[in-house]
Amino acid sequence: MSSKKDAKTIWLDEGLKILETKGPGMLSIEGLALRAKKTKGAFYHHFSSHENYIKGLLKHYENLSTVEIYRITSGGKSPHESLKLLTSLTFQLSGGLELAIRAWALYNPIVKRFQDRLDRMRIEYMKKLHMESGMDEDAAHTRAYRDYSLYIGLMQMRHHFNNDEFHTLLKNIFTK
Amino acid sequence: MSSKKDAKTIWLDEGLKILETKGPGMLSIEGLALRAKKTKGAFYHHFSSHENYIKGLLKHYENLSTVEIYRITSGGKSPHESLKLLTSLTFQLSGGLELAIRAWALYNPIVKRFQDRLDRMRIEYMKKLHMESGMDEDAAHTRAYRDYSLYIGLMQMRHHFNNDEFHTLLKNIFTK
DNA sequence: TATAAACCATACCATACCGTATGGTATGGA
DNA sequence: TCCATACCATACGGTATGGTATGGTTTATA
Repeated sequence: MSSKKDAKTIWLDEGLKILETKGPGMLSIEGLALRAKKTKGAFYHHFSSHENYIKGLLKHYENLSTVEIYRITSGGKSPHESLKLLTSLTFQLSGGLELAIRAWALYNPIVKRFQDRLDRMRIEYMKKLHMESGMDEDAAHTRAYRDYSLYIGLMQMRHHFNNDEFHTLLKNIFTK
Repeated sequence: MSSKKDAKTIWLDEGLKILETKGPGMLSIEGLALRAKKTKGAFYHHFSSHENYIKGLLKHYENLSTVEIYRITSGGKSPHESLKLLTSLTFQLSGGLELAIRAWALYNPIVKRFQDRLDRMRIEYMKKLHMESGMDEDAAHTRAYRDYSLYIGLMQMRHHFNNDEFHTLLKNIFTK
């Protein structure tokens, strides 16, 4: 397992950066090439088309983003501990990529399917944890959707606050 | 006050339709012209540039979307009644345009400023209503951000449910 | 060191787009 | 009737982009 990125990974990492900072509309092949300090010829060596690249990019993001989940699920934590850790970790992320992909998904069917699958996976996971810590299914369902929706929504208001204010708000919302 | 739309309004209405269904990336002048069954020449008669058109489009949306708010504020309702009506009305909207503009705002500074102003206006309004019905400022602040974030987040999960399921979920979340 | 595979650059084409220039039509007032 | 104004169509230049064709360079390995 080499620590050096292979050429293909460079294209994908660069894509995620652009996606977060400039948006999906800026994922042009020539733009990517410019930032990767390569050319279109190199791009088409690794990807058969732009669409193919997009699919690879989503897969790449999924791989990276689910690492967090697995880090939480693994280890013999109690459901309650897992939930606390999950919430804590989640709100530490900037959420930039998350928002970017969500925006992208609105108009791109491939991304939409991907995003939807991810949402459902996460919500199911939260629901499962709540049920394992004693909730009945209905309550767990409600709670999972509530918390996840709150996360999505609050992330979009994140810039209204500095760090302290935001964490105070989170505390006030969730401890009631 | 004629009921017939003037030529300029046609361009703006068409733009909102495209924004909701195809996304901001599809707001090209020639694409608009195609759907409006007009040509670029006509477009440039009404708008000096693409950017100018975008600003007009946002203004147009603001005019349309705030009609709802004014309909609520007007009339001698109690704060509590206003809040209930607000929540009820809000969740009846499809939210498509709302999501579209939010996605757009991520990467367009003009749209971002617009969206941010709208968010703050709405949150302030909710906060005011809560305070008028007896909450202290901190609680009203927390509550306004919580409810608004929930609205934003839930709208993005809306398609997980049919109408009945969704309203049951809303009821379970908000009545606790 | 020879060779294959991996990697990359350049030139080229078609398409979609923004913006401009120019001229046409329809209508209402002086 | 004359003319200003609003409205619209067509043709064009310039640019950004996706994609193809072709050939060159680097690297691993037998």
